[in-house]
Amino acid sequence: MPKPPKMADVAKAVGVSPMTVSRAFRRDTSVGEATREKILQIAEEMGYVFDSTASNLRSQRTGFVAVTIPSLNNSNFADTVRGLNEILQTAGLQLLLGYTNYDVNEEERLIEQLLRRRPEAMVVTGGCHTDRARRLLVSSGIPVVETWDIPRSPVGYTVGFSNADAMGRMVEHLQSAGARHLTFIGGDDNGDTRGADRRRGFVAAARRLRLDYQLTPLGSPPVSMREGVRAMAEIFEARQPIDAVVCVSDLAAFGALTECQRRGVSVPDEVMIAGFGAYDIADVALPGLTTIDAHSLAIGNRTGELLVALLRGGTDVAAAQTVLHIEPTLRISGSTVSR
Amino acid sequence: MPKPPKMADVAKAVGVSPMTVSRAFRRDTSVGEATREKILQIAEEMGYVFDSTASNLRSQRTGFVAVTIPSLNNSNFADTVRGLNEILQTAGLQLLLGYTNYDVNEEERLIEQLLRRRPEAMVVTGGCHTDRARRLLVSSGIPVVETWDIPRSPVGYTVGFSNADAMGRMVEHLQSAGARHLTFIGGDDNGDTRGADRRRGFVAAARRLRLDYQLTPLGSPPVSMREGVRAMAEIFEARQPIDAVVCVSDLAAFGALTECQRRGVSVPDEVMIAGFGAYDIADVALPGLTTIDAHSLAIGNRTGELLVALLRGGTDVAAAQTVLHIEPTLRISGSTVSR
DNA sequence: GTGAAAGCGCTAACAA
DNA sequence: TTGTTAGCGCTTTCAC
Repeated sequence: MPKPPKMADVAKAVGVSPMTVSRAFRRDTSVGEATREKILQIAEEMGYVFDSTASNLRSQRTGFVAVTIPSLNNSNFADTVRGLNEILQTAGLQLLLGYTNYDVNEEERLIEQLLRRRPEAMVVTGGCHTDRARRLLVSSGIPVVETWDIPRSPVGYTVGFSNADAMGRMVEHLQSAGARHLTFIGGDDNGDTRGADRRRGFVAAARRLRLDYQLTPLGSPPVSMREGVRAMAEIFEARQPIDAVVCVSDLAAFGALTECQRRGVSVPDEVMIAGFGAYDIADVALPGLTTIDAHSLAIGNRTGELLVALLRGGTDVAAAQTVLHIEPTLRISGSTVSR
Repeated sequence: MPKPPKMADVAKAVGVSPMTVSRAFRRDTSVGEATREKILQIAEEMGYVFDSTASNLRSQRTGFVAVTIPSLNNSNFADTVRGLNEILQTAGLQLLLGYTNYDVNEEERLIEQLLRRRPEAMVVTGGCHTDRARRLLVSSGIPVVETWDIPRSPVGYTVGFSNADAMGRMVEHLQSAGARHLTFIGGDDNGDTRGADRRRGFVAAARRLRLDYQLTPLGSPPVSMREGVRAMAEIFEARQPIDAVVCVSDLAAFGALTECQRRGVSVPDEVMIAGFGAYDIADVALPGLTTIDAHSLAIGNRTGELLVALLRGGTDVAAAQTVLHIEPTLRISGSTVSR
């Protein structure tokens, strides 16, 4: 295998300086149109592939945007990543993805690893990080966006919503639909701060509205359909009076729904079921699941637009909003209201 | 904002040469234990962050593994990516992800972009690429793995299975369960070659077994739950004799199932429903969906192990199998067999 | 519109 | 175990 050609080889073959080849490979710079075409054509014939690693070092710009998310096997975050990538790809930016697996220590490790790659911006999920992770983010000097949360003390920019408030609105809906004895199905405290926030919001609202409530903890996140089945089964075994279950996600809610159907318990007449996330299943299940649409895709889109403005836009960077609130939408369906 | 420290700054502060600092930041090389600790500690205090971009250029190793997948909003590919990342992360390799959106031209564009980043290996989904994409892959000189398929003329390594054969086995099962009039629900030809392969397998098996069959095309992939609903509704409107529907994925199958339930059609007694992919929903739905488990996670794991062996393992690289067949498993459940 | 010189921050290769 | 020298392949900067 012969060594792959470099820019200098192309330059020699065309009969120009390497600098002209370099310019030809970028849209904006000034090269004669005929020269550019000739260069690109000969480069293609030679099998030349532009080397970003050298470009990155010299120009001190990598075109990377690093993102840490808990997991991709949860379509909510996957939607956000998709929405983010839609915008970034157009701007020629490349995602650098890391999975924290709902663990802040893993997140810290990942943030350090990712910063070594010299991303031009960093997007993290949630507003809860280790002290060292915060320090790394702040001293990196690049724009940082926290998503899916409204942290009390943000590191940089924020694109998200209050998980607690959203769940509060769900509890209000259930009360007005007639529920008096509620239970919350969600993962344990460890790791999933979004889930914990939703539980806090549930508890706060239940207290405020003087509703009877309890909590049905599951294992570690991500909470799956099967765990919704298991939790609902436990609830039935406990034989407490229950007329509404609030689930940390639509997946658990669907599991709970099928367990009700398996036992011949009518939803919503005997038990109401509420989810979170506006997954496809919420629409397609029978009955449909009442849920909260957090606008996952829009969170990604807005984050992407913010970053492109920050990185590529020159002037009014300071004018960018620091906190971008994406208001979730309550979507009422057959799992809480008879049709 | 002062300029961030570089390796030379750390070296000066510690009183050693930059080379020693460089060595201290890698596990394998020889540095005095005391020296290493002192270097790492002072580096941390100074807020030094290792610069991979420089390292990559000089060492000609990036630690990147590039991956192109059609979409992440399909848990099958997401599982494969997760399985791949599990292995790569352990080996210190970083995923570089690109979304083709089921479009070979987009794939070509993406492959070119990704190769510029000088990945050490490339993983692509499927065995169908543009000529130029193939050329780029071959002449890149790095290991290439095609997954989720068994291409007739592979570019490099293969980790996958025959989508057509798997669907054939499903049709055999339906026949033995008593089905005589089958229809296939799947996306159109464009883009999703896995889906097209499954349809081919369906048609071939139906012919071989002399079953009556038809095709119910949907729009572009990815095929969602809602499209399964729509397709099933169309099938009922057409009033053809049908006793089994075979869906390109479990998501469409679940949509079809709910449409049957909406119309009071008994599954499996009046209509059998089969899916593909062993999504969570196949287990949790009522009745459970008969499906094919393609072992998405294992495809990712095996691919990761192959690459780690190829990249980090020194000796018996040539000994690696070129084609790794991951045999799919037929999982029979209540949607095709009465309980 | 094009070219020459210098150097981005690390590490390969060799020496001690 | 540690240090020295040179250079990875581009692009910045300045000159014309």
